[in-house]
Formats: sequence, C-alpha cells, structure tokens
Amino acid sequence: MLGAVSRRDVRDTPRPAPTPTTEGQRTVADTTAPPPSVSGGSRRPVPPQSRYGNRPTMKDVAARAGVGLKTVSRVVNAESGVTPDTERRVREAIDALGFRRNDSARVLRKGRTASIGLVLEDLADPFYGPLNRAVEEVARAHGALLINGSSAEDPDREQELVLALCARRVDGLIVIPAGDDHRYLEPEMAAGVATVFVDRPAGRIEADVVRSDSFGGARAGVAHLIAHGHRRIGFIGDQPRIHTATERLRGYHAAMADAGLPVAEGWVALGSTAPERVRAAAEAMLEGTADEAVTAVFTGNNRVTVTVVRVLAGREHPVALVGFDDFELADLLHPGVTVVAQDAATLGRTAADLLFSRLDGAGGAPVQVVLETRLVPRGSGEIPPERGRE
Amino acid sequence: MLGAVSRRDVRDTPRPAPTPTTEGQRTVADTTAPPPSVSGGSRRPVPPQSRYGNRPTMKDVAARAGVGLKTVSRVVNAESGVTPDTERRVREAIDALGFRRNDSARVLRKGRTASIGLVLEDLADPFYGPLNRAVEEVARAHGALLINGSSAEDPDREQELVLALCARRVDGLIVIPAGDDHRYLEPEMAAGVATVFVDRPAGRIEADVVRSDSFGGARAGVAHLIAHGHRRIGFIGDQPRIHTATERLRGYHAAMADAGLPVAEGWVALGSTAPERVRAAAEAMLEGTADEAVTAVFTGNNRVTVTVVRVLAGREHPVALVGFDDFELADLLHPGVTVVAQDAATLGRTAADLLFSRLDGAGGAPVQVVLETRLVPRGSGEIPPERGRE
DNA sequence: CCGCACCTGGACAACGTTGTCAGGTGTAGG
DNA sequence: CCTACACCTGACAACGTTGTCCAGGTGCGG
Repeated sequence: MLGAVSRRDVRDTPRPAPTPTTEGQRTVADTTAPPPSVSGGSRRPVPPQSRYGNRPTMKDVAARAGVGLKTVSRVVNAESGVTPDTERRVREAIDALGFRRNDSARVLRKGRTASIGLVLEDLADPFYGPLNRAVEEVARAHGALLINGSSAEDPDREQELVLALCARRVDGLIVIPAGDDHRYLEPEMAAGVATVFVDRPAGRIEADVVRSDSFGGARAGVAHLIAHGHRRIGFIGDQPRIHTATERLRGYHAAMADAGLPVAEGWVALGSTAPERVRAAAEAMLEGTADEAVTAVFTGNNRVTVTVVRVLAGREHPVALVGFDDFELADLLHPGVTVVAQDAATLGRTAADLLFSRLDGAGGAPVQVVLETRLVPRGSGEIPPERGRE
Repeated sequence: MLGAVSRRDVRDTPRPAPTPTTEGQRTVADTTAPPPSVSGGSRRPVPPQSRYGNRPTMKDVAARAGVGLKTVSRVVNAESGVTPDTERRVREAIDALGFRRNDSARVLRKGRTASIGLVLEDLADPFYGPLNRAVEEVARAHGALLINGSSAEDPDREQELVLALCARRVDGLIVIPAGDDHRYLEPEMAAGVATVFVDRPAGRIEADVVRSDSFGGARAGVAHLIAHGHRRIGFIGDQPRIHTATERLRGYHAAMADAGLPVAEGWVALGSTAPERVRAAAEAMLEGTADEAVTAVFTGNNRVTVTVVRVLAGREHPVALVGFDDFELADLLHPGVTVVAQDAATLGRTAADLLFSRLDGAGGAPVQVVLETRLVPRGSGEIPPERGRE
C-alpha cells in the first residue's frame, strides 16, 4: 500500500504552481483513516428538517420573478406559451437564486425516473468496464441516468441492491446475477420494472437474457487444444453455482467426448477464483505421474487465466493454455495467450438496447440472446504436448 | 466484433439443459441492432399517467390491512409504537401486494437521498475500476447508494452529468474533473452538496482534492532512468489541459534539470491518448539522428504505456521505459514494465471517507490530500542505453 | 367503580413538481 | 365600439411519504 499522505490547506498551494515548489515535504499518516476520519460516527447531528442548504424552489423563483409557479415550470421544461420577456425574467431569477429543479419531486409527479440500474458482480473486474461503459452509452442516448453497484458475487447483496434500486423506482434493471433464485423480483417485474439479465440467465423466473455462448466457446477452445495433439487437458473454472462456470465445464466435457478422450479425476477444478486456490489447483494437475499430469489447461474466465499465466511463467516446460475471456496485453505475453473471446461491450449494448425496447413498450415472451464467441489463437494454445504423448 | 446472434423464446430452452443440445444453430443478424430494435423511436406511447404498473402504495397497504396510513409507515420504517399483531397484519398486506416504498417520495419529504454521485472519465479504463469499487464500498458502509457516470473526457458532458446528479439531489459528489472550470458547481456547493475532487484539482474554485503526487512520481521515475545511464529521455503524456499531464511533465523537466540534462525539442509529446497518436509520437522520438533519438521513454499514464509497450515489442533494440500507473500483468511482460504506481483504490477510499466526513458535518477550509507514489522496478526501466551513450 | 396516565393508531399537512382548467389580457374583426 | 378569439398566466390538486398532533383505548391505582 502507498502509505504516505499529506494534508494541507488548499490555500497554501497558490494554484498548480508551475515552479518546482517544496512538493517533497510530507507527513506520514495512517492510510486507513486519512482525513478527519469519520466512518463509525452517527448520522449528522443537524436539525432533522435541514432541507440541505435551503435550496430555492420554483416557488422562490416565481416570487422573485413576479410570476406564477406554473410559469416557472413552463420555462424550466421549455414548454411553449411563455412570452420572451416573461421567460427572460424567470431565467434571471433562476440564475440569481441558483435554482435547480428537484428531480425527486418531478419523479414523484411523473411516475418515471429516466434512470436504469446496473448490478454487476465486481466493479473492479476489467471484464465489466467495457460492459458498464456500453450500457451507459445506450442509457445516455435514451436520456437516462445509470445507477450501478456491485454484488461482490453475494446473492444477498445482489438482492439488497436490486431492491434498493427498485425503491428508487428505476425504470429498468440490467442484472448480472450472483444468485440463482430471482423470484424476489417477480412483484417488481409485475409492477413494470423492465429487467434484462446479462452474462447468465435468471434463476427460477422467466426473463430476458443476453449472454455469450459459454458452452460452444469452451467446446471450441478445448477442441483447439485437442487439435494440437493434447489428450490430457485440465479445466479450472469458477464456482459451480455460477451458470457460466457449469456451461463452460459442459463444453469441456463435450469436446473431450467428441474426441473420445477420457477425463481423469484430478483434471477438473471448480471453485472460487481466489489466486491461491487457482494456483494450487493448477499446480496439482500439472504434477502427478506422467499418465495423469495434464499437458494443457483450459481456464474458465479471465481471473483464472491470469493466475494460471503466472503459474506457468514460473515453470520450465511450457504448457499449453487456452482461456475463456480476452484480456488486455494477452497478445504481448510470451507466448501470447490464446483465448476464447467474448465481447463485453456488445453484451452490454445488446442488453441495454433490449431493455429500452421493453421500456418503449415491446411486449412478447422473454427472449434469450446468445452471442457467439471467437477463438483467438496467439501461441499458448498451439504449444504441442512435450511429454507423455502416447 | 462478434457478429452472430441468436434469439429464441426462452421457453424453448428447458433450463440450462445439461445435455449437449443443438446449441450450435444460430442465425446471423446485424449486431448493431439486435432485438426488436428501438433506439430512434419516440417515448413510450402509454397513457400519460401510466403510474408504471399501478404499484401499490402505503394507502393500499393500509386499506388491505385495515389500519391507518401512518401505521404502515411505522412498520416500514421499523418505528416503535405498533402492536405485534398489527405489525403482522401490515406485513402480510405488504407481502400480498408486493409493496415497496417509493424512495422518491421519501426523499422529497426527508430532504436527504442517501446517495452520492461519482463522475469519472471512462468507466472502461481499468484504472478506475478499483477506484470505483472502493468508493462503492465506503458508500455502502454509510448506507448510501452510488450513482455514477463517465464524462468521456468531455468538459461539457462532465457538467451535464454533474448537474443531472445535483438535480437528483445526491448528498455528495466525487468528481474526476475533465474540465478546468468548475464554477458551475458553486451554487450547488453553496446549497450543501458536498464535493470532493479526485485525481486532479478543481478548476477556478476551492474544493477538497485527493490526488497522487504526479510531480514527485514522474520526477522519481525519470530520475530512475537517468540513474541507469540515460541522457536522452522522451516524455509522452496526455493532453496539457489535464492537470496530471502537466504535473507529470513538470516532474520530467525537474528530473532532467536536476541532472543538468538538456531537453531536445522532439522529446516531449503531449496530446490525446489515442493509440495512433501515441504510436506516431513514440516512433518519431525513437528515430532521428543518433544525437536526437531517445534511449528511454517515460509515459504519462497507463493508456500511453500500453501503447508504447506495443511499439517497443515490435523493435529490435530494447529501449528503456518507465510508465506512470501500474497495470495488471506488467510484471509478466518481457521485460517487466517498470512503473510509478499510484493506488487507485486508496485514492477512491480516501476521497469517499473525506466526502462522508463532510456530510457528517466536518467543516473547515478545503483540504488537499496528496498520496505518495511508489516506483516499482521490473526491468524495462533498468535497460541501459545501448547506443548513443556519449 | 371512577379517574388518570400511558400508549397505540389515525387524520392532516407538507415536501416540490406537473397536469388541469379557468381567468385575464391584448388584438383583430364586425 | 363591442364581441370573439387566441394566447398567456396562475390557482389548485395530486403524486407517495413522513412529522405533528390529537383522539381513543387500555391498564392500573385510588
């Protein structure tokens, strides 16, 4: 962790000061509680009805401009039927008071919030960045705001977050499910909250889904390894609770079966993507007797792939690797990492388009959109089996 | 792009179907408009006062439970003064109707939204993932929801987004500024919207800032190259409009001056981080006569670094490189990329802590928190100058 | 058996905005 | 000069919730 922290009154810094000032002096402080600290404290002790800083309302603007309340509303919403002169007076009052419309009140009156919620599993996972961005772009094109949060793979937290968004009356939801039971969403969906699931299908309810072809992608990836002569191939994936994990495992088994290859007991490892676990699993299936040690590994997602790359980097003999999910710089490693790529941005864009089409009234039964994956050979998947080839 | 898309009624898929079904059949469709499509259309044509799906209100719950409105409110808010029996009746009615409190109305009444806004420049930039996540964790610990969006480095869009968040009456804002004039925020801040800037200071207003020591970090990074024998060092950075870009450039100049080294004209390139531009800039300063070609490059942020790594990977002679910002897999490249690391998560956590301390009533002048950077030698910065060493 | 204190439950107003509708002004035509 | 019409403008209610306040009921003691 980067520990040193310095604080100073901003006045001490007379602007970005282009002169090389005494920028070096710092005081060391506890990073875990940098500023005056706060965390534990109780809620702010201000008078219960603080009304923030007494923001001006339309009523205030109307009084100042000497017009009626509704006229201010008309100006603010660019409705027709206001004399230029009146409008000018109103605008002056708005600027003078620093008025900004209270969207909470507006929402309450109008019924729609022009905002959608996005719940994903980890905001810090690079896979979700482009997805997040794509959803935001679509939302923006529709004049909607995006509210998002991450479930940290915790079903309870997912539910908590989703229901909080519903309480905010988002118009629609895009959810990357962490749990496998979404019946709690039924009343919300019945009440008109459009919902699209991404990456994985909803559990125990019927709902729109946009996902990649995990099964086919994994099958193709494993077949690629088989085509390069491998017969003993390991699979390291995410927890079996997660739909994509089991789909990809299914693809692995299908590819092995297609080639008439047996799958030994120690070749499949499902579980958390924590680096320690993945590292242990990889090392276990790379060791063992010559008949059991794998000559190639298929990894179930980008987190797993990165960890396995680290494991392989420390070994003498190269071992073939194909990973599900592309990742930045995969092409610059030695060897480049062969991957089954899914397009996160398209996933997000497609889901958002579908969501807004529902919001615009598109009816019909829930649909399932499945996006093709793409095998990207870069070297690591083309390493032939060195030893143990029978 | 991954083009192939298939759609089918979800009913056709009798569950994750563990049997290897005909998952292969797909129809090719235009990815840019996948579902029934929507985009251009006008707003939904439903009756103006659709009230979504006529969600039940507290009034409905009260009627069904045979109690008063306020009693329902008491139950929902876990206030005291309700008989267990009454509470049970109310809860049954809530479950039966699928009632969920309308937070818009609640916000309107109470004045605080328990939500904060985060505006960053690119949701897809991996640098912001951990920052985003850290802010979310702090917000969650304070019972607040996080609303975020990205400005795409566009000052107008930043302002638009920030003001939209203010209209939603977020309690506080964390902003990574794209623009250099934030006076538009003055009325909002005066009205009580706590605001903390991250990564870069606010423009033309005084406000809290949490940022890394760009100047010192860049100076240390360039000094590292000088210590390894380089005398002709290039600098490729972001647009000069961006504060961190100029600070890092300042650090570069300081380090060069410290060592008494001149800076030739073609050695500094500021501008967009678009790969084409960076690539051109890098190639230009690597070519040229022996006296002018640089033997080392310092890159101003992670986007630039990645592009330069690509350029260097295609060259015969290794060229030394130190980059600002750490990035995943930097250690696994050949050679490992030496970086000046800043801790995005701490940046976010610190900013969020500061924000909530302001919301909890902490007064005082705006503060500036500066986090130390850390030089991480990995190889690329330790390459000695091959040619042209005088 | 009566009275008092306490406690539960409900009526009501208010938050800031927008839709409805009626009133008022100015202008043009008869 | 009066009527009619168009166009602005503003009063009012309602959105769903919470804070205030009061009424009614219960339990206990006198």
